[in-house]
Amino acid sequence: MSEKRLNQAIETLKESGVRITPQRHAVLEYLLNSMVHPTADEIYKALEGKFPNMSVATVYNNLKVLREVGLVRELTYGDSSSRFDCNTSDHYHTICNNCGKIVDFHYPPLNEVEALAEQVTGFDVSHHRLEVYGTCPDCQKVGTKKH
Amino acid sequence: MSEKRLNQAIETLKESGVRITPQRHAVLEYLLNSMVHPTADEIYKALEGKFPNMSVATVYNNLKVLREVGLVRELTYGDSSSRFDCNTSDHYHTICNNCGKIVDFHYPPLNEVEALAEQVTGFDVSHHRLEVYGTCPDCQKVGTKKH
DNA sequence: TATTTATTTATAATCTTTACAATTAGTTTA
DNA sequence: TAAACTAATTGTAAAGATTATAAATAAATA
Repeated sequence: MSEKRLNQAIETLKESGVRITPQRHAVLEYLLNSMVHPTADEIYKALEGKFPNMSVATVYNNLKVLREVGLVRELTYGDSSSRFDCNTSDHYHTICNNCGKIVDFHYPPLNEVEALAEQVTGFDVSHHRLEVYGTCPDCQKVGTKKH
Repeated sequence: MSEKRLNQAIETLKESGVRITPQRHAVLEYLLNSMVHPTADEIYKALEGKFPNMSVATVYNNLKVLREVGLVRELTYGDSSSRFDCNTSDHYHTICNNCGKIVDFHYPPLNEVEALAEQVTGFDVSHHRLEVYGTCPDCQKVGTKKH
């Protein structure tokens, strides 16, 4: 039941003067319901059935718009393509070294780190990001290496 | 005087059975003396004068080898290309939203975060990474936007 | 020195993302 | 509602980073 979040997000878009097209709505909805931080291509493939004529460019365009409005964050990890995250609440990510799976976990925001960085470097700090890497339970069981 | 670190690194390579070619030596040396976490292309351009016939592929090959041996870390940020870091001591990065500059800063390792992530997610945690984003002093002064 | 193996080089190929121009669709105004 | 305006979509090309491949070269070993 993420109906409420979807409606809130649409409200945000309207307030920003952004049109709600079917494709845009679909990308937003998919991201809100997705727990796995999909790549642009994954979103494209997922919506292909519903929008057979949709271009990959549309997915990128919409992700850019959603990012600019603040509804979506772009995450870059070691792998080749960016991942997109709709969950704007404070959380960090755990990433599997083996299969690339991403799992959220909550932890009090590291404000002291930001404060110290600001002091030491003279930066005007806006935000930070933290990722914990390791082997996920599934890959621990199987014990297989990726390549 | 990072002579010592260079020699240690070369020792590590020898122990791993990796040949020390002039190009490889140069890439390693450049990374050790660089404070700015260069991209592969920056390394390539920097060594062009010394090795006019060197291929970009060689830079990538060597970075891969150095990474596999544990001498180099690959860092992926929002911008398009990876950056490479030879400093294996514990430190975090501050990154300028505007110009992309990277500045190191030291902070006690966040072991508690790793421990909690391990508990909550069941991952077998290997390491973590943290970056603080903001506007660097130079860009604060100038007040110019990148695009 | 001859042989084996790793590395380099040059180039092509791949993959992700952006740019662009034409078309289409949504919104506003008359 | 129709006309006019603007934003978004589409299809395709282009850019940029990285990897793959095969031939040539250099290093190590016997």
